[in-house]
Amino acid sequence: MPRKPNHDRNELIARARDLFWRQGWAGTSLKDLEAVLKMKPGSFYAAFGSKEALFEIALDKYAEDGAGRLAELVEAHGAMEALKRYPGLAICREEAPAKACMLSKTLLELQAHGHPLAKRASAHLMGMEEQFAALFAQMQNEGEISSAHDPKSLARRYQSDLLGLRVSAEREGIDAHAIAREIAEGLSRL
Amino acid sequence: MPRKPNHDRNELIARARDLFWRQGWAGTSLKDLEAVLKMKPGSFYAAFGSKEALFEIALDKYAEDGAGRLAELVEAHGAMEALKRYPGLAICREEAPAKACMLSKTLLELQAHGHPLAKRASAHLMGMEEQFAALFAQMQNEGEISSAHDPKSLARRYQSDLLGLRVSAEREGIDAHAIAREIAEGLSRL
DNA sequence: GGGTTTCTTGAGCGATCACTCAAGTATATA
DNA sequence: TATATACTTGAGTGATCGCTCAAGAAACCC
Repeated sequence: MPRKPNHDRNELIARARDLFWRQGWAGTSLKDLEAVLKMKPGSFYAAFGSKEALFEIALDKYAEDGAGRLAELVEAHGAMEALKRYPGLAICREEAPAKACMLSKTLLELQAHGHPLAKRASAHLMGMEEQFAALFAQMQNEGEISSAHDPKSLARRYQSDLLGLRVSAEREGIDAHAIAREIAEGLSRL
Repeated sequence: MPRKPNHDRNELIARARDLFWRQGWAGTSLKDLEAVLKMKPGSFYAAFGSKEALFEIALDKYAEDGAGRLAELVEAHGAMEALKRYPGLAICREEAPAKACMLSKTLLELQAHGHPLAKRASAHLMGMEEQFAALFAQMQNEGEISSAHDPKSLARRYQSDLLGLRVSAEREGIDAHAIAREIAEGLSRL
């Protein structure tokens, strides 16, 4: 009986994610979304409920895809090589709408207002960190790196370096790949 | 003949800076500013011209004060000790309205729209980096650290680490001081 | 104290914000 | 083909945005 939607929902979410990633929460108006998604207000609200609901979906997709890319990298090259490559890849993907991390952008923009989306971004950052920690722990178990430091501590520092790198990559006139290389080299000294 | 302003302009700018620093550009409305500055719209626009003009003044003050604090630190403890202490101090000042750097927050929020304030923030970040580079160069000249790396390269990495630290410090449940200590230790290995 | 000048006040401007809903359209089943 | 069921449309909602300006209040000079 029903009529099929004109658009592919996954594709819509990906486009919304890219717009939110680039322009942030307040920097993205419904007009912007309507233009990019080619939807009128009515369809938009029927499909997603609200701007906030769509941002949340987009944020979740961002985190999920990021975790997936790291997992693939580990699958292909092992933990150490994956962690070494990840920083450089994070700032060179050409299809990416921004260099900086969407989670940190969201956190910085919305944290002060106690916005739920900031908490969600924070939770996703913690999830990433746990993924990193698991890899460091695995490398220690296999004797690939020294066990002098707590894996959680290594992950915290790696995450911090990554966030700094991706902010730096957003700046003009900065050779961010040089920083990425240094982060990778730092891993070798563990 | 004239009547004196009711408020101390420097104090007003400091309060505006703190509000913008915490809440960002779009997150701060004129209502917020009016409340914090205790000014009605008319006075506000007579004194500052526009929200954007005041943000620019606030941003400049932020950068100037930051540079001043580093210079004082160098004066008191020398270049190396200053660079070691700076990260920890940047995230523990209790009067500060946020842990993250106002320059990076502004850059991340406004860069995508090509907003002039983003360019200005970017320029200030470059100014800081040059200040760092000068200190690294000085330490090399005095033989305090190896001359294996370009001072500009060291400054770029230090800046990146600092930005990452200050984003991390904004997160909940992260021991940012541990990261600050690691950054300081890293300087010892130069 | 009168006159001048500046600062302060606050109602209100047009524009834009996120969002709603009644009407119209297309696709399915019967 | 007729009907039911989504989906799409877009004008329009109240609220808030940054901002203006005419009028009033306060401080200075003579």
